[in-house]
Amino acid sequence: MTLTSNSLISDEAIEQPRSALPPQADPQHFVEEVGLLFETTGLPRMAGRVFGWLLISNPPHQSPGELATVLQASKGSISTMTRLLEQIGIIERVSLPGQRRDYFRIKLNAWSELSKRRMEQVVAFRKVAERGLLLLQDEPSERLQRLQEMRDVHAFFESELPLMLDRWEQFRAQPPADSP
Amino acid sequence: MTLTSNSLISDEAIEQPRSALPPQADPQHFVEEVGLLFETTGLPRMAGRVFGWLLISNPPHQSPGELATVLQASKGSISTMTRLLEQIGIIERVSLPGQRRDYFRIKLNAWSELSKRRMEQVVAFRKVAERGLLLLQDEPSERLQRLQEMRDVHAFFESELPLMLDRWEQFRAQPPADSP
DNA sequence: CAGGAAGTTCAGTAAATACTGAACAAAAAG
DNA sequence: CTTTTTGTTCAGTATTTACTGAACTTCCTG
Repeated sequence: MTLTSNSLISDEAIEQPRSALPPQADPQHFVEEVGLLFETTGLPRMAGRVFGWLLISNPPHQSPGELATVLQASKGSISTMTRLLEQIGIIERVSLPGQRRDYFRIKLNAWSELSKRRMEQVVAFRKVAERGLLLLQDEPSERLQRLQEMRDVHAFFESELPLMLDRWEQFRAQPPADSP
Repeated sequence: MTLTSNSLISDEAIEQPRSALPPQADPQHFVEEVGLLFETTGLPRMAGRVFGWLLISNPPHQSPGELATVLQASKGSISTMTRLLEQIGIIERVSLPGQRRDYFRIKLNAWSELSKRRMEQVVAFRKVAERGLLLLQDEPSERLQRLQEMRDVHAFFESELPLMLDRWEQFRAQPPADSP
């Protein structure tokens, strides 16, 4: 099972009795790890598997069919998950010239897109806090403390996170000294 | 149904045919909103309801029994959810002197606790990226780009987030000028 | 110490959600 | 134009997960 050429697809490696490789050298294991990781963020495990495979696949673009084969999932599932990941903005569809159909690959700015998603959650928290304050507008201020804190924290994050992303972009552009 | 005294509990407001108040003036509606909000973060809706009620309840501490009544949930569910929220670190148990049992209320530093949780996720992402790099350690560097980016982004966040939290603590301590 | 109120545990159920597989659609090859 | 390959849609199923309710435990009160 040579990893470099993703021979998983051509030879019947997928029928192997569950790889005897140590976990840290097993691509399937890595894919499952990403699946679990995605689950902790509320996304379906299969979406994580797709993303996980695209992180290590060779070439970096893979067709739906290839994904279905490698991940041993139904075509339907792959279709749904790629649509989801595309909508979230962390993978994209590429149609190579001459090649028959389209492929998926991880977007260059996948991580800033994911951060935007997290940002939306922060905004949602602030807004709910504000609705709560509206609800208690005639109450004594001590009763409002909990909601005010909730609003202020999230408003603060809301202003800071974009700055942090900017800093990251800068950092990436010219890695200062001993960056890997 | 007077909100100030939480008369929801004493009179049978809970049996009302679904409040005729406009949504922004309806505590039940607020509680449901927080429930949905929590669901987007992967936590059970009922946990969000409990937290939502504790955000607006008077007094700020509520007994399991009260929670069960107001939220129209089983005692078992309340027990599970308060345990979860306590474990996460965003509510705490308080035993008032003389009073018969214990109550729950939102912790003062609930939001920094929640941030810690998010932080843990960032760490998990970095670690998975590193395991991926280990897997591809003998591959040409161009193949590693996706995983390197994933690791670097999260390592960056990992270093920045604590600083941001520090800044928030400072900001809260002495709100500069026209803070609410 | 008995009786009762309040809370927790846990087995079972209801509801939500991920996933499959078959039918359909679109496109390329023969 | 037919056949084959590839992808999508969608109805149905399986699995997971939240939630309930009954039994048990703990702790007050008389």
